[in-house]
Amino acid sequence: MMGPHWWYNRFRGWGYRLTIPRQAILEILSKSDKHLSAEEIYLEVHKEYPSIGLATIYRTLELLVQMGIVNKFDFGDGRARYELAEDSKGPKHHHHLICNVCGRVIDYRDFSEEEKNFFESLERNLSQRYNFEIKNHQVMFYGICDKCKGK
Amino acid sequence: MMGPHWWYNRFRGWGYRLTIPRQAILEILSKSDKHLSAEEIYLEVHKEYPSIGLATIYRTLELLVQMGIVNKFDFGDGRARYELAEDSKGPKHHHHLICNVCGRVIDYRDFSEEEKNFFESLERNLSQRYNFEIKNHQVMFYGICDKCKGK
DNA sequence: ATCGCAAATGAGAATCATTCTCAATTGAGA
DNA sequence: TCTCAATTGAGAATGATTCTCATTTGCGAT
Ligand SMILES: [Mn+2]
Ligand SMILES: [Mn+2]
Ligand SMILES: [Zn+2]
Ligand SMILES: [Zn+2]
Repeated sequence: MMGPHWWYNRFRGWGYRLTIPRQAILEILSKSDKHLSAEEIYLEVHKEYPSIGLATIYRTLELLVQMGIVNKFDFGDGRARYELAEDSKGPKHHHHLICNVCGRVIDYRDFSEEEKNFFESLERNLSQRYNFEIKNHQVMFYGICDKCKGK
Repeated sequence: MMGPHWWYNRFRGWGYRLTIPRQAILEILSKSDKHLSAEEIYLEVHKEYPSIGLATIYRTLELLVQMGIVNKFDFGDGRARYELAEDSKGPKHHHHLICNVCGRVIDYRDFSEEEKNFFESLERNLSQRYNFEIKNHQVMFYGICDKCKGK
């Protein structure tokens, strides 16, 4: 239900092993509230486990994305960024505002009830209309952030 | 208002030149209804203008994205994909359904009035809430397409 | 607790989309 | 037509991600 247990069962359910490197990576991801790149994760993991290689970071992230534990994003800075999709308290779903000028990424999760309901019903509608099973979605708004507006 | 005229004025407005390579690229983009990669555009352009190089394709696409004439997407296949943002008839805005299994990308632009209104009011709301000037947005739904559902 | 083996890993090489460099070309105002 | 900054082509350089393969490890079965 929480922490390691939860991960452990999830891995077993998929027939995967819960190894040290995988735990270390999940540990880092769950401690951070940022959008980490593979290399940033590698550097963090490396502090505790210097023997874990970058290739394992990439392989593990790919796995976690497949399992739906982690979300992968492209914010346009030339590298993929990763975020835990949920924590012990439940999903951390949110949308993004991305500044075209400075590249800043703002998370917003203060959804209105209306917004929440809208996306739910939209997903149901699309699933039917296109016979497409929707697992998740990403919403990004592009523009100019407050800091960059002042010229 | 349409075709070359429109592009020409747009370029002049930004202080850019409307050159042969730029026209050739816009020509290809406006003829296609697909999500083209830089290389695919290069190959098409190359048929008509063999002397135009790949670097110019990248440079031009970057410019067109800046100008808001072209939208850039990452559908997860390791290369950026480009689409004309608008044509002579107006904006071609739409959202995407992306299959996690086969990678297929489905455009949908048959928005309901409700959906259209929702995004408009959401953008106004977010602009105010975050003092963020929104220029455009991208919405992607991930899941399993009809073809891949039948196992 | 030990064994056997497929799954997972580390290190480094290989890929490959994208960006950079720089000399040559070109568009548009004067 | 003349001038010069903007643009381009070719190829090298970059850098994130993937691949290879020998070695290690988790875990079910003994
Ligand atoms: Mn986020
Ligand atoms: Mn599209
Ligand atoms: Zn900004
Ligand atoms: Zn599919």
